[in-house]
Amino acid sequence: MIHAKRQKRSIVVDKRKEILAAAIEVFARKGYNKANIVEVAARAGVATGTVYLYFKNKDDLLLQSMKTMMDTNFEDIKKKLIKEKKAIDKLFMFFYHHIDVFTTRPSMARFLMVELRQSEEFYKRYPTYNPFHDYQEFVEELVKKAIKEGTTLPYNPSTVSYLILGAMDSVVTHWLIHPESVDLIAVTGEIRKILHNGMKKEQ
Amino acid sequence: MIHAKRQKRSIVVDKRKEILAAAIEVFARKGYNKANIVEVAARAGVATGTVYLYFKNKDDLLLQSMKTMMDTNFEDIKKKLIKEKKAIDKLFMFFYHHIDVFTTRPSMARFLMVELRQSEEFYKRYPTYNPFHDYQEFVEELVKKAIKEGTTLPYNPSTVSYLILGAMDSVVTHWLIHPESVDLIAVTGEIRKILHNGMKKEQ
Amino acid sequence: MIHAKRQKRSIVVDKRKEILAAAIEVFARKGYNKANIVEVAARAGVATGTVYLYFKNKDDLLLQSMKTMMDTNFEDIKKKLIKEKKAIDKLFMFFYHHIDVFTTRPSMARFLMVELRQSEEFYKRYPTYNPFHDYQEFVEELVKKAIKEGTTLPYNPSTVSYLILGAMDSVVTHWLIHPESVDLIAVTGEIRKILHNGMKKEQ
Amino acid sequence: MIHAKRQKRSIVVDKRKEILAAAIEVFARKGYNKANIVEVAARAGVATGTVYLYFKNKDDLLLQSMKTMMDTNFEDIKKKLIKEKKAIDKLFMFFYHHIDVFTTRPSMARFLMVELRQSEEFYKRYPTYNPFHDYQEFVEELVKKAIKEGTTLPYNPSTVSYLILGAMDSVVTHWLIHPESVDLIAVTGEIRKILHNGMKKEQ
DNA sequence: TATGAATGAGGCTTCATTCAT
DNA sequence: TATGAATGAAGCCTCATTCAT
Repeated sequence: MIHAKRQKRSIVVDKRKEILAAAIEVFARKGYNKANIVEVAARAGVATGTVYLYFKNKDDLLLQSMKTMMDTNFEDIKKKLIKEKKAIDKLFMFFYHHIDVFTTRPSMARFLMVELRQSEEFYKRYPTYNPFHDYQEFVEELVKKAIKEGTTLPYNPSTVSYLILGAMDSVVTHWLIHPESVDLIAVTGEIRKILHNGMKKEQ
Repeated sequence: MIHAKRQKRSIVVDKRKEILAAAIEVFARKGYNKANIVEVAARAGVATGTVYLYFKNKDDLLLQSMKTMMDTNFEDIKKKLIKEKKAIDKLFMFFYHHIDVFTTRPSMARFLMVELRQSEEFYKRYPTYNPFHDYQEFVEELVKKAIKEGTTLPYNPSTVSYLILGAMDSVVTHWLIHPESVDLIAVTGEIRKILHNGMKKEQ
Repeated sequence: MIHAKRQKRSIVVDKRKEILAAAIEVFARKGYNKANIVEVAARAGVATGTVYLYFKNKDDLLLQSMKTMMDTNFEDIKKKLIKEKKAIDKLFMFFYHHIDVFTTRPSMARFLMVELRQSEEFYKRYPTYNPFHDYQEFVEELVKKAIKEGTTLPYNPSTVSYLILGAMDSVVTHWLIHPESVDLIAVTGEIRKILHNGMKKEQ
Repeated sequence: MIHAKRQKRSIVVDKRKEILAAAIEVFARKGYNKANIVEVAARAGVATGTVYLYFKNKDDLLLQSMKTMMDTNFEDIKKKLIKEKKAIDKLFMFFYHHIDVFTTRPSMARFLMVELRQSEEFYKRYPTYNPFHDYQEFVEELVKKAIKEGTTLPYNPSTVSYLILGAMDSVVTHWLIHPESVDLIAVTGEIRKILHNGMKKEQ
């Protein structure tokens, strides 16, 4: 009996995760509107109705999928930055790893690039949650530190974050559309150089 | 006969334009998927079926909306650049005017920022038309010229265009979500400075 | 002026006929429901609205198309029977020519075979007009004569007409579906033989 | 579990059958093109969408309706022929029972007579399924046997089948349009006599 | 918790018909 | 008579969501 209970709980936990994983997969492949719950459920190996036991509705499922993806990616990337000591290096490695992570999982990247834009209504409905906010904030903090550390000119951190996030975005977007025409290594290297040149404080 | 034709055509153009304007408005507000033809028609002051006299289907309406907007904006912006002589100045004024044009027409901006992302399927369906392509090419040409003119380091023009277009995109996107938190003048000025510093060739 | 008037009248006459001809063509190719007035008008070289000057509505156009086709075919066939003297010969030549006429114009044949069946509602709406009625009556008359002439056993003329019209129908229908598998000459010859054997009065 | 499954399946079968019955009814009354799914669903006592759980689309519904009817009728008729021993008797009883079955269920008959004609497109779309094919083949087999048994002259079996199927068709069609003017018993009797005379081998 | 059949609103599109010119 | 742009009703189908089991 005890064993059964344990199993049950673990199954329950799994189910939510499996639905989420399936949703990410399906949303990424088909986009929000063409994705349909029946397929998500099938891919998760549960009944249609079960999805509604764990998620309020399709919007909720989308929201949580996005959050999960963003959080996972963000954590992945942040882990890789631990060994960097100077803020300026963290900043550029963040740039590099972000592009790496997104281009490694193109369908997920596409989903995030596309659907997050569209979610103005999500911003309205869930004003507290902006999945880009963490990114924005993280970059701004790094910029502030880099300024403090004296490696960077005292530009407005927000501004710099727009520039960096925009560049990341732009590179990934173009790569998604024309993967063959974008040499990721070269491009990231050069962008890094330009930004570095533009921001560095002569010491 | 000629007169009749002219009249007819001008009427046609008007209705087509009205539908297009309505479509832009509705698409921008609701997004492509949640926008519906009935509403577009109503807003244009025509019957549902009339839309299909001027546009093949919903996709075509979206495509033509995008094209119209992009072309109009692009022409507007290019006109303003004529007086600039040096490529590097054209480049930064392009940046400036783009942001100006887009933030002056927010609903249109939102539409373009959001829907164009989503249109990977359009790229596939209409591979000959990429509304960003003109932008991309224009910026690359300016970079090439700037390098030739000796004002800019010989970075890869594509790379630089990613950086610049990404920055433009990012600024507009953030402004759309939180207009109050983005000081457009300051931000564009600073970005310009960073990019300029990063790219300039010491002379 | 006189000349102009003449021209005009002749044009008018032509227009009705041209619309009818176009309708027959389009109905035959697409069937009643998938045929559309715009295409009929285009093919007739007139404006959409003009169709409604000559025909009350789509149903009317269909009805008149059918009537025209049936009448034309019927007259064609009857002309070819003039030289036959004995009723029994007329009967079998009618059979032969009918199949010949219909298989010579397959799309028209298909239209008549298919749409006439469907037109129960036409029978209701225009109870006086049954395009098959003339056929039926003609065959019955021939049977009566053949009986009188002593070449045929005194079967009920209606019955014989069912048999003959049914055979014609069946052969044409099968030929329409699988033209390659039906040897028209052989089939008509044999059917004629069977019917002849079955009906003939030993003399 | 087994019980549940059974129950479920039996419910499913019922609903499918109800929809099928409703479809036959509506198709027969209005014809394929003017029939609409909403009405079929209403008559079956289910929601519109439910139809699409059991049938892929309107075409599929039509196809399956036809197949069901043809198969049911065909089996019914064949059962009644078991007691006949000679092929020639089976042949004429087939004729008799066919007309009996069809005139007993007029709306179904009308549906089959009318819609099957129209289904050239179905033959193209579903080339493997020709609901008339079984009929045709069955009659041809009987003719072959009758020839072997020495009761019938060696006519081409296909030809004879055209004749017999055509006669059946013709009688039913006329009866559908003018039931009062067709004395089924007399007509079938006479047709049988003519065909018998025409085909019989003097022994 | 879990199921999945059933629901029915809503979307895109077509086209017979009208009417102002 | 002739035009053809405009109309808008109506049809097929999808799918998020519910609910009886």
